[in-house]
Amino acid sequence: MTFSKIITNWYSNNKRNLPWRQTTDPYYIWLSEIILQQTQIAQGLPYYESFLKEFPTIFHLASAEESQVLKLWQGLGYYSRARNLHAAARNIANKLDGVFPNTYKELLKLKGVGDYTASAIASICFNEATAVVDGNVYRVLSRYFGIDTPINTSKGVKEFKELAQKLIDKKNPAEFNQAIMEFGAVQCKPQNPNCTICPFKDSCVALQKNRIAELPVKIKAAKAKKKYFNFLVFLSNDNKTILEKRKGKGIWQNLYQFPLVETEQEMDFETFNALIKTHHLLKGISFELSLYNKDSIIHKLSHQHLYTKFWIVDIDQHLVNGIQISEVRNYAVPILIGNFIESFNFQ
DNA sequence: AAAACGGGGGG
DNA sequence: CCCCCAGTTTT
Repeated sequence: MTFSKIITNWYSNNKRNLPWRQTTDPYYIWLSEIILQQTQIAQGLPYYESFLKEFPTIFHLASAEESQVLKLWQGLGYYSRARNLHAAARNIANKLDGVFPNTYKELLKLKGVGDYTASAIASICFNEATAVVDGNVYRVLSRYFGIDTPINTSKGVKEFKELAQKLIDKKNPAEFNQAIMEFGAVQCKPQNPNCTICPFKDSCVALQKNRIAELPVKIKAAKAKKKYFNFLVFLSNDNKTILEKRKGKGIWQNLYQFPLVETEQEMDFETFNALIKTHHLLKGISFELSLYNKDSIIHKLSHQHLYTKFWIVDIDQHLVNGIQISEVRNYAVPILIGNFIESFNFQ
């Protein structure tokens, strides 16, 4: 039996029943693929449901405000996915007459759609034989063929794409692509794959050579940098606080946060109390400072660790540009801020 | 080619 | 404190 035949057989007997497997409508498939990038199914599933409930068609999504899309995305991370999703929906609805692109080449032009997602949609929705290479596929192929090339190098990307393209069932690319990814997720898992019941146990190179745990090979990422974030949680005597929209290029673009003071090291009370006397929001204003969390909250992102303190700033006057405390939960915020809002007892 | 971009899980 | 997971865009 061919590789393709074995893996599609396995798939027909072992596939999980997931909502996006009931359809080939490109809107649903696209939405599921964007949500599931860098995201486990258990985490993405509720977001998929709530997006479809709020935006049953691409036109609903296109006519929404970006702020609403970001609010629904809150907690999923990699927020550029949400901004690109929204922009692509507007592009399709307004520039492409609402017709979803139906080839790999055209799909690639959509914001937020790269090689993997274009291949997935083209194969699943339009039967185009373009092989997907996601993390599961890297793992399955590197083990089965015993390939050492690091997967996070341009050489590795090219090599695995060509191999997958050679293996794909041209007659049924949708089944093959979903089968190899599901096989990687369920059977050929990163840790402790159950090789004793694997349909490839007699032909898998990594298993024969006892190299399952070594493959796939990845170049180690650089260590995360430490940053020190101090958020100013204003509380005014008219029950207002301040949320600011993040601009610019960095993390959490277009999400909201309490006014941020980034420092070179962790702040103690006396130092920080003196420091913010000159803050532009506090100049000439009398305030009473208190520290909400004595120990920094360490929020870990891929490339930085955020050592975070929330400072309560009580002011005995009105806050002209503030928002009502009761409105705080309506804004899209990073989960770091969201967790604070949930735990802090706003009066 | 390398860095940036979230957040969740486990040891 | 450490580790793992892993698509797309930007630099």
